[in-house]
Amino acid sequence: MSESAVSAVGYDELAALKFVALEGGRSGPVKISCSGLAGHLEASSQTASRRLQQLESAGHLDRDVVADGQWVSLTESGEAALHREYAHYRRIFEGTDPSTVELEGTVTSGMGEGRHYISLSGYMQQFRERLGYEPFAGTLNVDLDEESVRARSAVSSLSGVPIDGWEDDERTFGPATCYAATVEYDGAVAEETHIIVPERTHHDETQLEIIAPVKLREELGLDDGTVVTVRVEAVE
Amino acid sequence: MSESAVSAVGYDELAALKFVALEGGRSGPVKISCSGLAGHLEASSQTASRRLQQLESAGHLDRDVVADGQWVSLTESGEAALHREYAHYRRIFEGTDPSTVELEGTVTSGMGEGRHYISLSGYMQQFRERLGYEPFAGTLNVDLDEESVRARSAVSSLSGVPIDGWEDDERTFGPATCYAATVEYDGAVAEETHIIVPERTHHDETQLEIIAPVKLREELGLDDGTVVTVRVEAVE
DNA sequence: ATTACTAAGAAACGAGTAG
DNA sequence: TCTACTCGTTTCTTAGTAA
Repeated sequence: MSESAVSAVGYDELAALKFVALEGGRSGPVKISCSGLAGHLEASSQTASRRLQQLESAGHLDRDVVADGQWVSLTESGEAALHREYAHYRRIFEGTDPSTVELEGTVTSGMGEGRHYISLSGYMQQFRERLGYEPFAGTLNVDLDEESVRARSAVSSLSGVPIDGWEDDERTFGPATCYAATVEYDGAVAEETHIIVPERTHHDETQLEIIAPVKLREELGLDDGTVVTVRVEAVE
Repeated sequence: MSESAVSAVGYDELAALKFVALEGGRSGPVKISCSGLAGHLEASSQTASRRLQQLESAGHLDRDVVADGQWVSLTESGEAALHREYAHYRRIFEGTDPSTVELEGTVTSGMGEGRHYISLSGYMQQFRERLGYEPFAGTLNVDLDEESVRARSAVSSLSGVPIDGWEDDERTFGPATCYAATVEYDGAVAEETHIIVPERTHHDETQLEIIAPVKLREELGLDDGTVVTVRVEAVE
């Protein structure tokens, strides 16, 4: 039905991914051997090998197969998948729903494509209905700092507002998710904003696209290079 | 190889167990329908039904099938299984190994069987070698309060000292795990103690059996009914 | 509406093997 | 050693059905 590799993996694959993370694959490539993985998974090394391949094609990890093993590291998407599990367990044992993710980054000029996309009536209508406002025709782009790039995976554990995809005669426009957020700079806070995260594409993981009913650059007095704090919040 | 139902379940089953826990099955029976579970698992309701059966026969949950659904609740063992996963995720995302579980309960007279078992040379030798002391010939039994009974499942996420089973001509003696602990009462603390948890048996989940090189009742001035605090710690 | 069988079909597994 | 292929076999899944 779809041509691209899907990011749906089963729980067995997730267990393998968890193993990689426990070995340190979150911060950089770690050397993994299939037989070692197999031991932890209580399966054959063939199965372990397959698990890593599946995770790779699901986009959850990057692999570099060398002569005597393979170097493996988690991708953003892999980290997000694990974080969703983590959020579940936190809810079970602590009763707390993760409610805020705090990110920092510098304001930057986007390519201007954000402006184009959000202006499309197919999206705009949903913004009005589901976010309760009509966004200013442009997105605020924020380049996340290194720490925030990693913390970003926690966003997918939050509840967001789904934006549906659609297609016209010429092309299809993918679905996305909006997460309520606040943007703060120098004591001034914009409360009614959302970050918008395209669902499918390998969009730039280091950037945040923010929409709001007002022009945030003016509202908060932002320029390229300004460091802002973005707090992403769960809805409801 | 073994006659009894084993508590080894796959990750698909664990996902179903997690769902039950999220629905509230940790504190008491919740009503689950297979089709509802199937939706979350992205599988058929038949598969969902099977998952619950497997979890039951693994001892991870109790079920009460009624006309229009089933009431399901987690067992100690099921909760422990989930907690082990939780511990993994905590290590991944917080970098912290859970190191202490604090339990409270009242001192009680055991049946005296603990005294008998730990005196057996097959166990006693391992205590000497692996715990570094020869336990006083008797166990201190502690009846956990309600909250601690539930917190107890966290113990299995800690690292413990394995005690092997063995058999002689007449019968077999099962393996167990010792967890380092401290026992505190009225400001006095016994540092060198271990709780001992038999592996297989459905031992009383509400009781703790504690061994130590000294007679704890004398050392700390304990009597039946005394409320003590037991801190179970990870080894190393 | 449930849960849970059975049986056909699909998917996953692991031994063997190659690179 | 390592990874990853093929392929026979086992296991798991699901549709249909019963209770």
